[in-house]
Amino acid sequence: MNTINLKFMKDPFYKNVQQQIKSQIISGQFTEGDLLPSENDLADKYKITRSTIRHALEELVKEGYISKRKGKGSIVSLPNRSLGIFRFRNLPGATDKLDPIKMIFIKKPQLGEWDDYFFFAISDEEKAAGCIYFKRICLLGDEPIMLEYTFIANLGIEALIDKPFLNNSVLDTLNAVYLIEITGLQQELKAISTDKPLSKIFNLKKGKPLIQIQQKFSTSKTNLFIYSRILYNTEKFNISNSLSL
Amino acid sequence: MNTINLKFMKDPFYKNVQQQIKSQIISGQFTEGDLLPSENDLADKYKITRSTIRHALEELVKEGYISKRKGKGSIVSLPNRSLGIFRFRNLPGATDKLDPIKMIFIKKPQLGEWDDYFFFAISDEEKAAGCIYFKRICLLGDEPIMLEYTFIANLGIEALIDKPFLNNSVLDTLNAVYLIEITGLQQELKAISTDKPLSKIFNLKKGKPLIQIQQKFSTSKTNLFIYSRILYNTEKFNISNSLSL
DNA sequence: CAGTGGTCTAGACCACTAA
DNA sequence: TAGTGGTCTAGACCACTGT
Repeated sequence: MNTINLKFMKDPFYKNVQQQIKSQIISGQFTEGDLLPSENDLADKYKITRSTIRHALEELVKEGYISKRKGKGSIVSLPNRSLGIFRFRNLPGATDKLDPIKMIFIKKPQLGEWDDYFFFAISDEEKAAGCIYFKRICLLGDEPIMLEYTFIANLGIEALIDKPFLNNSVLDTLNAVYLIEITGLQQELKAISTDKPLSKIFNLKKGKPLIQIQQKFSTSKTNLFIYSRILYNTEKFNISNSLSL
Repeated sequence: MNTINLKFMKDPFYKNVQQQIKSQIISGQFTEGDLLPSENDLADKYKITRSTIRHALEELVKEGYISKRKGKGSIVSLPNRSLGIFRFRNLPGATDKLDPIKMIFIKKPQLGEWDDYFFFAISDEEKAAGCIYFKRICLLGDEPIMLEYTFIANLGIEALIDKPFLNNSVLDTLNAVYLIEITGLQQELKAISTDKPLSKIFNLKKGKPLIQIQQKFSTSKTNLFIYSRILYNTEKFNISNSLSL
């Protein structure tokens, strides 16, 4: 059974299933708190054994798309999907009601040249391809909390310029449009002082401390990387994350 | 086969194997770059199937103790074991030779009371048990880079006070002495300014930005948590980490 | 080439959850 | 009690590494 010629399928079964379920979650067919079909049902549906289904689900657990409860099922969970992009948590004393988070473009996605002094070393191929970049701020209520610069080599991903982002996320958009997955992340943290231009953007006194995170995401598309530089104002809000093993 | 009464064994087979191999790595019987025995050999040795061995090894991969290469084997890897405690990387321009890292106690492990305003909410049980705490700085060359406060409720872990730490790590020590494992981590990042006492410790001007990370580790021992507050001087050194999926 | 890890099947019994 | 995820067995074939 299932002797479909494996040589012509680049991906193993479990990756296919993983990708299909992930797409259904990203596109909203399953939302937070929903139960996936049981492992036995999924095995019937995809006509593979439960072990292989379990392998797929386990990958989704690693990526944070689902969690599991014995006797209950697989529970869809949206948060922490963004792989190391830290999320906010209110400081005690700060607004306790969860203000809506708004992402606003300061510079819309466009094609241009790479900076001469870019914060990560880029390849000649990336340099030649030119750079799709944009700049956004994140508002919590009316307060600017985060400033984000994103840079990606223009290696066959022009759709980023026209299409609106899925879930406000480049990563989700690349996944939905090109099936590009994130395979790794390298990031550097640093504390810096607010300078004059930043002080305007954050409405913050010069000299106040900020957190800077520079990230380089690796993707399943060879030689395609996503770079971002993020500045956080942590005066009123912490950056928090949690892991479980 | 392997019908040893499961009811009397709290842990599944794969956890046992996982723990045994992990101990051998922590205690130095395997060191960085070594190859573990092959999955078939391990299966023979522990008298369980290869699938179960693979489950154990996979957990060790998740924890960062090993990595795998198809056709080669399972490779022991020490780094990144510390689960979200970010590690250093030299900034370009800073000393390129890797200076040795020294951990020095400013306050040796001792038993005391909890602070009234502790940075995480603690349970009554923890409060009643009292607090084992200590304070260390981390020197890179002669430069103070990190200041670390650690707090743990005294719930049957007195050995921490007498014994020297294994690998300079509370986590490794708890694992080796009490078989306590880390099951999760919650952490909060913030940028703060250097005040007077910190300026002495870090030999840094007042007002310079620092990174503060407050952590709460969950463990396999119920109600036992490990708290730490860490301050980093990132003027000359980044905090860097990397993940792969 | 022999040996390794990667994938997969087709079963089985268990502990847990919720009705 | 029926259904779920958790563990485990005993096989099989594959792609990849090194000699």
